Amino acid sequence: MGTKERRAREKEQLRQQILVAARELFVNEGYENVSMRKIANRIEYSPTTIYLYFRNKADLLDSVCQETLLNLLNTLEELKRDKSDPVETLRKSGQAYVKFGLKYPQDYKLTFVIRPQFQKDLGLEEGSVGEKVFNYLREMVSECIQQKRFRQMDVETTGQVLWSVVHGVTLLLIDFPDFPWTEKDKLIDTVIHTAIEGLKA
Amino acid sequence: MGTKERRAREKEQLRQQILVAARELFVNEGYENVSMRKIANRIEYSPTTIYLYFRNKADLLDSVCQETLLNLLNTLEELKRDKSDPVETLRKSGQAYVKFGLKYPQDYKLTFVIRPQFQKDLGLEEGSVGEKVFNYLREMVSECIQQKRFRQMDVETTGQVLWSVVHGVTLLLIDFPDFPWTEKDKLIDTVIHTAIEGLKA
DNA sequence: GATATAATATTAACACTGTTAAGTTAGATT
DNA sequence: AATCTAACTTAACAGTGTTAATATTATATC
Repeated sequence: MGTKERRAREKEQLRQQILVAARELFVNEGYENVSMRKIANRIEYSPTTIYLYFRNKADLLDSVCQETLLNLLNTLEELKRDKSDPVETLRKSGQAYVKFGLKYPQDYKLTFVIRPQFQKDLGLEEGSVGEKVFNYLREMVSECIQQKRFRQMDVETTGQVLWSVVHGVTLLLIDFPDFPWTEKDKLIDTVIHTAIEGLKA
Repeated sequence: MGTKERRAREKEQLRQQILVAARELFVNEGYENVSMRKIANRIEYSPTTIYLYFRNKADLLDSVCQETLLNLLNTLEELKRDKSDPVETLRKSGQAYVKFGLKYPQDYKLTFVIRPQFQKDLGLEEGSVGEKVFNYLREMVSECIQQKRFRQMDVETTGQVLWSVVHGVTLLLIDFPDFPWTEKDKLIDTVIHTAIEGLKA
């Protein structure tokens, strides 16, 4: 009598199929250049089927971005184990963040630029993955301040400063690939180093 | 025999009309939600007339952005007069940059996010307004380094760090208006202050 | 002043887009 | 075997950027 469960599983499978196809197309061709019909073709369903699984194109994008945020979170959580030097951990986290953005530039833009354009009202929803990512940052920063390695400043502001910095360099490197940048890694290092020095006690 | 000149002037006038209408619509409704037909309606011409003045929609956007960059440049140039304290001038320039972005958020996004998406290959074209803006930054930074107020580092990297920082905070504030930010001005001040402190000798 | 010649503007069309409402089909339940 | 329901599709709407062909207008020449 597990037919209902099987159906539910199948439904979930198709949902995943749609997500996979959507991500692949969004990433390779850009959100604007991907139509619902294109996604439908790839999974060999009619376009309207997608609407049984997602409210609309923006909702589909949102789901794709949730996955991206989860990936980012996992990447960062790896670094949290090492509790020896909080400042060093923060530096590594910053680097991991930017590297993640540059490794999946389209995913990054979808999540942090395109999505806010279509999905209004995204603060940090209770329990959302986005909140978890920022909580990670809060923890790291909090440790640095408590250990007096950073100057006494509220955790929120300090965290927001760091986010600004890594977000900025990530987006510039993605959006202006033809700009005469200093060697990429050097720039990233310097940006993060500068910010951390500026926050020190 | 000035008929040719008059014609040229009239042509330029219509071009400007199109630009004004396009900017207004782009800014108020977003690039994606503005159609060529909508722009055409506003200026009371047929849609295809626009194509006699601009290659396509992306080209039209590019022209709008050129104007935005010119405005930004003028805003910054104001601050260059005061040569007393280069670090202070740089700080003020950073603030002016972010304030500009927040005053015209849609223009800022059009110029620094949307445009690169549609217009590939934009490094810093010789003689372009974008180049002039970055040259401004170079000058300011160069002064700080020469006067040994900043630690010895190449001008390019230092400039790029600063751009990253102001770009980051500007975009985050625009894109995530519902995020629980610290008080805006405080955040902007802190971001810029942190970066400058981090660059000091 | 009529006519040829440019310059400028428009109409019609193509191949798309996101999305909705109505209709169909296949599988499980009775 | 009949019914019900979840899953999916077809057809349609109102819109998109852009092109080619056509029409209109204003200027220059005769």
